[in-house]
Amino acid sequence: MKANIHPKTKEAYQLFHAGVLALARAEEQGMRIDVDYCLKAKAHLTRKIQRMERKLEDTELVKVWWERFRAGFTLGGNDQLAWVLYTKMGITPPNTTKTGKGSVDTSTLSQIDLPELQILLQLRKLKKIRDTYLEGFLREQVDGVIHPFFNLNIPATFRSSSDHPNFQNIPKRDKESRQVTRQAIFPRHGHQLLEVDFSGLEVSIAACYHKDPNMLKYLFDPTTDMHGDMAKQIFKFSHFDRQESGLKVFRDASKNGFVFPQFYGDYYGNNVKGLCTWVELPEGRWKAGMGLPLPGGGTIGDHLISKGIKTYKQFEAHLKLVQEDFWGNRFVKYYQWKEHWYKQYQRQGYVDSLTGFRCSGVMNHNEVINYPIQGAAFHCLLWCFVELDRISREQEWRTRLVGQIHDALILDVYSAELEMVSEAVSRVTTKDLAQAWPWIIVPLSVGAELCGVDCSWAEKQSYQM
DNA sequence: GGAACTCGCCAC
DNA sequence: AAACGTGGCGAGTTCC
Repeated sequence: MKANIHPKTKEAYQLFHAGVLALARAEEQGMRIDVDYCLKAKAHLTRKIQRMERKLEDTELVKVWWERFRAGFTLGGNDQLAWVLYTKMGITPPNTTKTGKGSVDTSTLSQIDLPELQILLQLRKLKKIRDTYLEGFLREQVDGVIHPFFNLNIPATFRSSSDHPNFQNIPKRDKESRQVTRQAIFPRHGHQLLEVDFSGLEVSIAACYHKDPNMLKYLFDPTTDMHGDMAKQIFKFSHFDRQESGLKVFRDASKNGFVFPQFYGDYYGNNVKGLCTWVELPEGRWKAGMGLPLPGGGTIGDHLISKGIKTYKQFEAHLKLVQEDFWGNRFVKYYQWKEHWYKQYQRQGYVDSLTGFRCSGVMNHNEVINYPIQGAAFHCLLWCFVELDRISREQEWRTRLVGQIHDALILDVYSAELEMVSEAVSRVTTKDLAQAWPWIIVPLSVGAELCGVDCSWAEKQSYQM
């Protein structure tokens, strides 16, 4: 709302003009939904939800709740829940919302030692699957096909958004949520779904702006591993082997709990919480045996204690040093670029993205840094979308582009065309794009996942293009 | 009876 | 000095 972004160059305008048309063709195509499955899964979830609600009836929490609210009692009422927990039962809220009330979100409730809250969280999850996703598909389907919209006129960053239904937030991380929702989505008969996503796209596009030499080394040299190096430093490992499967969770923790938040403008004080949740270490003083197990025996808690980090507070102090090293030594030029970029905004009142969009208006520091990166990264995907749409029509493919998730393309592939389509997608994303836009100075690579013929989106397997 | 709001939670 | 960027959408609530 604050920022004002518009295409500054003719190329930027043309990209969006062509983009809207290509996305409209994908919207018209749509994706097949198994309506019968949705109805059955919905009924099954409803029975499961009712059973769990009955189980909750006998608990202390809900008895107190019912006593107080009677007529207006509702299990989904977060204000009611907060009153019962924090006013009536006298529990100190572990977190507050931004308006100052006691939080009742997942991470907060998980910290409270009350078994019925686990049932409540499970209920929330099942209702989310049923009411947001399955209901959404059923509501929006026409003759068994949904037509998700992809908007270019909404995000302040000149990314895209999706609605009716939103195709860009279907569950992926939680196993049950992923399985139940994605099982509803199918290709056309005799076809298979193919998803192709850029690896680390925003990190690569950021590097095209700041050109930090250490970051460029990570991006050019496949024997290096930024997230492995950061995991090593954050958790004080003497070495880090990416092939060791037991260490993957620590690499993920460092990537999602420190590196990415830092890139978005977060600071160490917030990172401690995320990292500790990830590796299951509590606030306060740590004891032997706490935290996730390590492949060589013992736990991450034991390991950190042996390195002199015995409390949450000491870990926070360590992360402060990691952050100082991150911006002060590891990625100095990136840091200098951020400062320069913000000063430039203060001087001119705008910044221009590498793709020709001008961001002006009132923006804070993080927005000034993030918008041009986030936007340009998506524009890479959009350029490929437009180009593949053009090729598919020119060559009269039976395969269709059906959607897009910021850095990923989703295609409904006619099986006999699979090899040809893979080659075209590979060429456009890893060669043609960089040729069209010389400012792309780092190699861009893609990964792919493929579902079997006539199989749902839940069955995707990694696929070598 | 609908608009606008908060909160929670899904994705990148 | 301060401190996580972009969305959609459901439930529940409050206001008009």
